[in-house]
Amino acid sequence: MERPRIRDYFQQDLSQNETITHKQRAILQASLDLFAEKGFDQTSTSDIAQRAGVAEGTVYRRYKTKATLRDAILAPIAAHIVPILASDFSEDALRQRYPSLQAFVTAIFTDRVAFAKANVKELKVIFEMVAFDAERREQILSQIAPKMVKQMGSVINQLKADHLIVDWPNDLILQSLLSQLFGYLARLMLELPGTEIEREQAYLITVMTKILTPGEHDQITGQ
Amino acid sequence: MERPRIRDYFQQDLSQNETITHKQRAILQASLDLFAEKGFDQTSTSDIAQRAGVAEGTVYRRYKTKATLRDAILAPIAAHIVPILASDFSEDALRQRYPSLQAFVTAIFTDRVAFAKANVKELKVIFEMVAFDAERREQILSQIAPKMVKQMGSVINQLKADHLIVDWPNDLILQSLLSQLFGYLARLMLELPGTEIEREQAYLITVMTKILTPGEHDQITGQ
DNA sequence: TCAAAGCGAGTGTATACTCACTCACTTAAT
DNA sequence: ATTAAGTGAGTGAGTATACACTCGCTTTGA
Repeated sequence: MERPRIRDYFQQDLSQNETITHKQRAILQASLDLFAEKGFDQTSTSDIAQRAGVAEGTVYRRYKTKATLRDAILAPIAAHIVPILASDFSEDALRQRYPSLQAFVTAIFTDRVAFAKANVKELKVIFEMVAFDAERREQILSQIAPKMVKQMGSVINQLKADHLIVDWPNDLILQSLLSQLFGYLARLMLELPGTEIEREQAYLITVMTKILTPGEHDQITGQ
Repeated sequence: MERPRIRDYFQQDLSQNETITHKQRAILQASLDLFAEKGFDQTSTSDIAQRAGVAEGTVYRRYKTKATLRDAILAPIAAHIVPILASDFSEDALRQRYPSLQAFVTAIFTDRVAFAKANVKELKVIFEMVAFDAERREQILSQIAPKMVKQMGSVINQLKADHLIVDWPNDLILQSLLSQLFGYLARLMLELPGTEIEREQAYLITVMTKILTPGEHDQITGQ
């Protein structure tokens, strides 16, 4: 099932209030492309104007500052990321138990991987922004993390009760899941060579299922 | 077999390079700190001078350009990263088989995690540099990747022959290992909250050992 | 006393942002 | 139907500023 691209939201979202012109659309697209290619700081507003086939003044007609322009690009993601993160963990979904571990892992990854794949550029821009802005990072985290921990936590506890998942502390389970996702994101964003991206999803699910399947040697071997 | 710590390399390196003045050391330190905090582009040379308690001209006495300064910071890492990546996979190490999977995983992670922990700031600077410079990224990758694939490959094949490791294609095994490392790096660099960093190493080893232990349900579940 | 290290005011340039203006188009009055 | 008035997206030369880098001078230390 196809998840809509954030870019497709551009028209809908922005035109709800005001009609967006062809040129303004071009500006958004050029900005996204350039920010993802060269980074925010390395992209000048005249670069953007040139790539969009527009005068520099036109960029500033709608967007007061360069940062505003970036925010405008990321707004659709911000608006849609919470439901996506929370999907499969709505009250409805929680009420029906997962019949197997693999069903759980599949449910977790399928949409999120599709989302990431469809929005690599946006993710790259977000990552750059957040990497060197501790305040914004914490702000974002404080909105998303507790929600995630709580919702995932209850699902994991359910699976534990059914003896379908390894008996590790929830935070370790979450860390494993997120690490795997991060590794995947890094490969996407950096265009690292490796397995064809199409097999990725199957790989992720296989590996995660294996990690989380309960077994005999599951003590954490620390020192 | 004892391996020298990365930290020791550093001390040697910075002090063995020609006599470096106290102020020049301060400049390097301030640059590293600021680049890691705010990013390269967002750090001005006057920021650096100020943080180092030095006039701006002093920065340029030794370093011709701002980029040169960054290179000077990364030089020690560049000089030592290859041996570190390749360690445990020298001819000597290859000749003695790993007695168990956990020995292998431990060998892989121990020093690398220590290295990452000791050089978070440098890694952050490298990551920023490489994230938006595809050319440099490929250049670096083309130096390291084949070496890694070859050396790890032969170790993995050995483990496979001894039935000590899951029978997955080597690239998937490598991807799992690297994903786990990347997730760890991300947590370090972004200072994400979570388990105390001290338990990390034990966690990584536990999880990776579990992933790679051969078992019954090891087919890759495609779609 | 000399060379190296340090200094900081000064310079050129890149670039984020402004503003007075154009022009295609719509509305409205005759 | 014709013309006048109004509108606002689009323009690009222009401005202010920040910043990388320079250079002639001063301080330090051997």
